[in-house]
Amino acid sequence: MSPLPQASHRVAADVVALAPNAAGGNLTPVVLTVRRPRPPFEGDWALPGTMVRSGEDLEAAARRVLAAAGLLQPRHLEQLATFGAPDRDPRGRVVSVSYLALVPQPTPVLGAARWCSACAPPTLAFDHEQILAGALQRLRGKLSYSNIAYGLLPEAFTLSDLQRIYEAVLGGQLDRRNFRKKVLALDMVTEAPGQRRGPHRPAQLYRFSSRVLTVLDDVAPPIGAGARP
Amino acid sequence: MSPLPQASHRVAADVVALAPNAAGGNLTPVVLTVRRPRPPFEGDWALPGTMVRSGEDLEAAARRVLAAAGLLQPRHLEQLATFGAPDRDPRGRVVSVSYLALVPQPTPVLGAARWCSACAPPTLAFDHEQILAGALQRLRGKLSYSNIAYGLLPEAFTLSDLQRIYEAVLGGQLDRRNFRKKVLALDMVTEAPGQRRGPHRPAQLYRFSSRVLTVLDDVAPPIGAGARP
DNA sequence: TCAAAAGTGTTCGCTTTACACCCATGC
DNA sequence: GCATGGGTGTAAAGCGAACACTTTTGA
Repeated sequence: MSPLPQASHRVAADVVALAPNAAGGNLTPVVLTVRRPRPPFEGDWALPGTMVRSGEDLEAAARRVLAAAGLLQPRHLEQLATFGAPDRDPRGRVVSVSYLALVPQPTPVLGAARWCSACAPPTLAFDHEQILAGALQRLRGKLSYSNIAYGLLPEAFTLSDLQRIYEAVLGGQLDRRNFRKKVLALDMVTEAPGQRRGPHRPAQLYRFSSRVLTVLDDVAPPIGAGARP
Repeated sequence: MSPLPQASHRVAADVVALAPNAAGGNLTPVVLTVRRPRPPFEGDWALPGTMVRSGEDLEAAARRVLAAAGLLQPRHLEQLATFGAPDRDPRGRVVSVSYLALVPQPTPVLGAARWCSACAPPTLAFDHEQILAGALQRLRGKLSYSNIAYGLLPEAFTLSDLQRIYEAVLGGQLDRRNFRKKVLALDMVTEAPGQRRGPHRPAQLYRFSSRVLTVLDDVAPPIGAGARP
């Protein structure tokens, strides 16, 4: 085992934590940001992040970032992309591995962290606006062909809750009857015991049929559909 | 600008370079591998890779890896995932950023590099089998909803060439008439001047309508289709 | 003349889409 | 009783899937 002579780099984990925000009538996605206490970009907003420690797994570093902001146990966490432009951090070379975290509510957070609009965010430090844009694009894509919405909902929810998530993230209105038919036909969700009551007819509760990320087959037939061995 | 006190890590760029291989009648995908000249895994096959130099962009490092193997100018290069398990390299911490490169032919390569079957590869060093599997999965996915096949074809090609790429990567047979209808309807390809001749009726040449990665809209209606602002 | 691949249209079934009314509850 | 959101079916259009024969060339 020879040592490795090559250059070494600092490696950061930056997290795009998203939640649906119910305030203000209609649902909008919000992202967790922190105000930078020090230069560079002192006073600006940035995605929460940290340097990866020696011997620490990348995903573990991302979880540590979330825990520091008060978010234990995100419902979903996946790696996004890695950003390594040599000049992306004015202090010197930092390679940033970005993660997407989903939680069902913008729960109160610790320290300098705040939730702010993910679609119209403030100016963010470094290349964090690019990272956020990539996260939203990934989420929109996966909503279309997977059950990733489980990350943005509590254990039990109504079909209208689910539809509002889709509408908030995709940006648009969906037909209620067609939406219900589709998610039920896909077996994405299953009836759960209980209803939610309110000043209206009670709504049936559902849960996700699978609690882990699942690519829904038969979502739609793409170019190579029908390929058979 | 304060210095950053945190741990530093070696960062590697590993490349999954894929090409279609026409030898043996039917087309199969092949991947570029190198035999490791030194421990660890001495004598084993591995994906070509290198340590990222100080001040070097991640993608530039990937291109340098390709150039060292004799592949200048891949037709497509994109980042895959980043692997950072603390024990993935027995020599110590190495964070690996993996890339997918596509070229239209398994051209002769330099040094210890060889093309070998991507679907039934030899045992690979480190976690490179996992990286290769991820690359193939990414490629299969993107074939379905993008024009990424341009990376595996020369400038001009016949529709049968294109279909053979799809069949080789997806693993299965496609109906010729339906396939032609689809790719033409999607405007993925455009007629090019000239035909290819052979011991059969001449075949019209085509080129890709766009030479950069393009997500084809209207490929298929997924869950959130019909979302309108 | 033969082999080999290119080129071409139609039918059937399913999925998607568009669309409007009644229901159950809390206040 | 009224406001609020929940729940449901049908008809039309578009898309995907299946399928067979003729054409052109080189040898």
